[in-house]
Amino acid sequence: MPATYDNVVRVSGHAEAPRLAAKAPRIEMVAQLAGVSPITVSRALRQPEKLSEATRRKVLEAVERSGYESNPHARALRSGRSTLVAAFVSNILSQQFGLAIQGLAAELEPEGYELMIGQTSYSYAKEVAMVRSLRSLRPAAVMFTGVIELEENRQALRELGIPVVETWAFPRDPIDMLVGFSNVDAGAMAARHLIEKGYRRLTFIGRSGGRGALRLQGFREEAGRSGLTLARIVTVDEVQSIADGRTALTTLLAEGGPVDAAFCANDLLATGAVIEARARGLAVPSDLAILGFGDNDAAGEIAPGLTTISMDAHDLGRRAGELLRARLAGQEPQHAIQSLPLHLITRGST
Amino acid sequence: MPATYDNVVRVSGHAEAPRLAAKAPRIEMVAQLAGVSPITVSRALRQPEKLSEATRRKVLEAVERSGYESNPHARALRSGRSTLVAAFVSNILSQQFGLAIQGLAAELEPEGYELMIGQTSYSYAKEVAMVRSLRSLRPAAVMFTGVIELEENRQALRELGIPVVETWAFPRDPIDMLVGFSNVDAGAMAARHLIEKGYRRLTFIGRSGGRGALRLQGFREEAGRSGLTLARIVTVDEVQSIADGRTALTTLLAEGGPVDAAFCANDLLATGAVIEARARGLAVPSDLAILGFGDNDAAGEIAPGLTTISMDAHDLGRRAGELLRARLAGQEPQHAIQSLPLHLITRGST
DNA sequence: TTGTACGCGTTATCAC
DNA sequence: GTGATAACGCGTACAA
Repeated sequence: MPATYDNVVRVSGHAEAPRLAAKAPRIEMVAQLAGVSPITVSRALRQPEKLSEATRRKVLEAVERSGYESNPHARALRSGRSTLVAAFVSNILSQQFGLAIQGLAAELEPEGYELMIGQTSYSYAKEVAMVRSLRSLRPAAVMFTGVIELEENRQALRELGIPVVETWAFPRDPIDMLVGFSNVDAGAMAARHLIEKGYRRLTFIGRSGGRGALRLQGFREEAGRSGLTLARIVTVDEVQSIADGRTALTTLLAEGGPVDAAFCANDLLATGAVIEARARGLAVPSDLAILGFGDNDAAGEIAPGLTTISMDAHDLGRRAGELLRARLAGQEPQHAIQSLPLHLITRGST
Repeated sequence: MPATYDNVVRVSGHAEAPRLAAKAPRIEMVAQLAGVSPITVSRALRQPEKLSEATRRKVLEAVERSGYESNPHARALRSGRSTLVAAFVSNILSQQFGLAIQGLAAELEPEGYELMIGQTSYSYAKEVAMVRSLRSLRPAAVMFTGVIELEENRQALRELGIPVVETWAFPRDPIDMLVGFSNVDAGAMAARHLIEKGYRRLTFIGRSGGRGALRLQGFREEAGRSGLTLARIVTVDEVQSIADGRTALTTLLAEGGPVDAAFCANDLLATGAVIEARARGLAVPSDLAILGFGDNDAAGEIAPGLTTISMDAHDLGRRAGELLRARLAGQEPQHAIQSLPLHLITRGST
C-alpha cells in the first residue's frame, strides 16, 4: 500500500523569519549601509568596546537590517580561531551524555559557537581518527564526555593549543580542564550503601575497562574495608539497551552460587537487571537488591524504583561550557578542575 | 569530603596513533617536497583523474610523508564547499533521533564528512536561527529529523543550493530529498488495531502540532470510518521523559468519562501512561489499552509490554546518508523520495 | 576612535 | 597535464 501523504502545515510570516538574500551579505555591504569601513563593522561585532557609542549603534543597526552574519570560514582562516566546538561522546544514545551535551550547548550556542558532535563508540581507533581530524578542523575548543586514555591522543590534543575539557572521571593529570567526578568514590558509595543495608554477598555488573573498572575498584576496595570479598563479577561489552541488563543478570544467575546484591555500573544495566529478576520470580530487593548508576529517566519509574547514584549530567555539561567560554574569552577560569558531587537516590530496589 | 582520584589507565603505542607535527603542514610545503606546484597537490587530492599517474603518486606520497591535511576553512572559503554536514534534531535526547543520527554518521563519516548537530527544541525561533547560520557556514549538506514548516526557511534552504534531506513525515512537497513515513498512516494503523481489538472509546495523547497533529488526523479519520468519534484528546507540550506520560494519563483520567484505549503519539508518553495506569490500579489492557509509537528501548521491557508502531530509525538515517552521499558525489539518486514501512508490534498493552 | 594595507591557505580561472 | 595568478571574506598590524 502506498504511503498516504502528510499534509504538513506550512507556516509563513514568522516574526523572526529571515528575509535572506540569495547570497549572504558581506561585511563590505554592511559597511556601506552604515557609512563606515569594513573593519569598523568587524570591530562592532568582535570588540564593541573599541568603538564610540554612536558608531557602534549605527553599525549594529545596519547589521540587523541586512541580516548579516560573518562568514565563519573567513573568520577562522584569518584569525586562526573557529567558532566550532567539538564534543565527543562515547555513545550518542546515552541519556546522560545527551543531557551533558544539552548543558554544553546551552552555554555555548548563545555565544555564537557551533557544536560538532562525534561518537567514539568506546573505540580507540575512532578516537584516534577524530583527534586527527581535529588538527585540520581547528575547532575553538574540545569537550569529551570521558577522559582520553591514549597517550598519543593526549599529546596531540595538548599540541592543538586549544581549550580541552575532559569529564566523567577524576584523573590526577587531565589534559587541560576537567569537570568530573570520582568513579572510585561512586563504587565505594555503592558498596557502603549495600553493606549498611545488610547485604553481604555483593556482585558487580559492568564494562571491564574505563570507568567500569574504576567503579569496580572503588566497590571492591570499600567491600574489602568491611572484610568482604566480591561474590562475583560480570563483565559486559558495549551497553546499548535495557536488554543488555537482562542478559547480564541471566549470566550472573547462571553462574550459580548465592548472591544478595548487584551493583550495576549504569542504569541501563540496572533497569534490565530489575526487570529480568522480577521476570524470573525473584523479589527485588529481598531476593536480590539492585543498585544502579546515573539516574536515568526510567530508573524512577520501574517497580520497584531503582536505587541509584546520580550525578547532574546537565550541570556537568553546563560547567564544561562555562570553562570553555571563559578560556575562549581570554580569561583563566578560577576552577579549571572541578569534581561534581554524587548523590545516592534511595528507592525500592535496595 | 574531597573526591578520590581515579587512576585512569594510560595507554600508549596504539597502532593507528597519529604522529602529528606541532604545526599542520601547508600545501606549499607538500608541493616543495614533491617538486610540484601547490595547485598540483590540490588536484592530487580533489581531482586525481586530472593528473598523470606518476605525478599523482609522487604527490600523494609527499602528502603521506608530511601528514598533510588541507585546511577546511581555507577550502570552504575558496570553493564555497565544506565537509561539514549539518544535522538538526528536535531533541537530542530522543532515542529515535539518536538512532537516525547514528545511521547518518555511519554513511557519511567514512567519506570524510564531519557531522554538526543542532537541536531545534521544536522551536521556530531556533529553526530560523539555525537556517540563517547555515548560509554562511556553507555545509556540504543538511539533514533534518523532521520537515521544515516555515515557508521562509524552506525558501532559504532551497537557495543554499546544497542537498537537503527531510525525514520523519511524508509531505507532498519536500524541499529536496525525503526519507519519511506517513504519520497519517501511523495514526490510521493505530485506530484500526484498537478497533479490531474491540475498543470503542478511543483517546489520543500527543503534541498538538507537527507530527502529533498528523498522527491524530489519521487516528481520527480511521475511527470515523468505523463510525467512531474520539472520546477525548489530551495535548501535551514538549515531551522529555516518561514522567510526561504519567502526567498526561493523570490528565486524561481526571477529565472523567469512560475510556477504553489510548493512542500515545510516542513511546515515552505511552510508557509513562502504562506505568501510571498500573500505579492507579488499572489493569492494562483490560481497563485501559495503551498503544505507542516509536518502539523505544524500554517499550518491550515494561509489564505489560507496550504495543507500538515501529519504524527503523537507524535505517532512516542510513538512507538519508546514502542520498546525501550520492548527491555530493555528483550523482542523482534514483529514489530521492522514499517512504519507510511502519510495523505494528503487538505486545501486551492492547 | 577610525581607516589602510595586507595576508590567512586554498582553489577557480585561465594560460601554456 | 601542469602552472601562474588572483580571489574567497575576514581580521591583524599598523598608521592616522
